[in-house]
Amino acid sequence: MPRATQYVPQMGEIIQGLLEKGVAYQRTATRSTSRSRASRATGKLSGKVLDELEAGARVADEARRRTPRDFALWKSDPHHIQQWDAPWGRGFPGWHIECSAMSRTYLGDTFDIHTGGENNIFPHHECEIAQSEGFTGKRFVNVWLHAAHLNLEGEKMAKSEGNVLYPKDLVAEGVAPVAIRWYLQSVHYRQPMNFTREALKAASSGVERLLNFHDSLKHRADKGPEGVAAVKVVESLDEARVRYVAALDEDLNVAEANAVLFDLMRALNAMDLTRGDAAAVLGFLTDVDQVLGILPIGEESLEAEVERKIQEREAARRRRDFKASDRIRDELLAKGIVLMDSPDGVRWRRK
RNA sequence: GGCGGCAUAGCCAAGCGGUAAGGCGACGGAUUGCAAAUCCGUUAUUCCCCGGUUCGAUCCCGGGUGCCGCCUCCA
Repeated sequence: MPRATQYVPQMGEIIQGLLEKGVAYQRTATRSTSRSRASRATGKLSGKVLDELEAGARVADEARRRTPRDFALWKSDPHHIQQWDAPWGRGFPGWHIECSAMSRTYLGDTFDIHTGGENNIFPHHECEIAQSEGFTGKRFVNVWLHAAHLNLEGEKMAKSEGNVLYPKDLVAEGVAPVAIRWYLQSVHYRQPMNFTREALKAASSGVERLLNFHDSLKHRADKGPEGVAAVKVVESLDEARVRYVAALDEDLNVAEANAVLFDLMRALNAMDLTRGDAAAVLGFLTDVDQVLGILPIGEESLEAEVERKIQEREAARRRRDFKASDRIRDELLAKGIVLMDSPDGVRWRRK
């Protein structure tokens, strides 16, 4: 994680370059203040009409800049905690310059994707464009992904109003982290998301199904009927892959991509998969999980005692002593272990 | 006041001119020793409202209403 304060020299390089190009200027007229400003390139993202912006009343220090659209690259305020020496006076970096400096350091003059909250479109991101493009003469960013905000139960999520919720609190309540992840990614990034318990619960059920599907595939790949991957299955996977990628290519249409997964799951669940089929599907899911990151990492294991109980129950079932087998099942359920009988033998998972 | 975004079933959510994906929930079936899991079926005739364009609009245009963001020194 780069820290802004460690890139002051790189910021200085940009500021110097902008001054030399005449894109920025220094102000020394107002008291001891010395400022450099670059004119904003703008309206590029926000679509704001600059002349109208000038009419806006909230420009307090108009005297210091030539036009309201200008912004400070370097500021001077003896009372500020952070101070650096610079050719244009002792002071500290302006608002936006650190982003240009840091991104340039690591990603170069031009990079592909810049994300951020929609509240940063103006002025922050437009200032970044102005600085970076003014300095390099090249296109700064190819694609901007501006995420809409998160609301909580219909209210704006705001610390100042106490309307906040932290993932760690949800986890403490017993919500599975993967459910939170799935829920958050299920809404398109440009769509404002209203976080509700009800929707979280729904998302939780959905991802649970997906995880259960994955689990059953592993079981199948191991203990299911012998056989190689059927053409029908392979074709389904190929089709799903194409649709999945196409959905994400379309401005990250995650909802569409998720629908592909559910469609596929339903189709495959209706088939009697062999070990080869299951292995092929698992391969597909592993690929998809590079996007989702929801599949469990590593194998889960059972305590020896639970393992023994399961064997015990199997024995009871074989002699059709359902009373005993059900008792063991309930016992394990109370411990959070769910047992599922299948033609390939019993399967378990943690609740 | 200005600029931008959004408004789809009980809930969440795709769709971008050809007559409404998917998920959750609910209800009814199938399967199961009983469950769990799974499958099948049902669940939107004003897609916020009013006009317009079009053979045809949830999708385009105009006008409303509501919600969100921004309109500068916090990045």
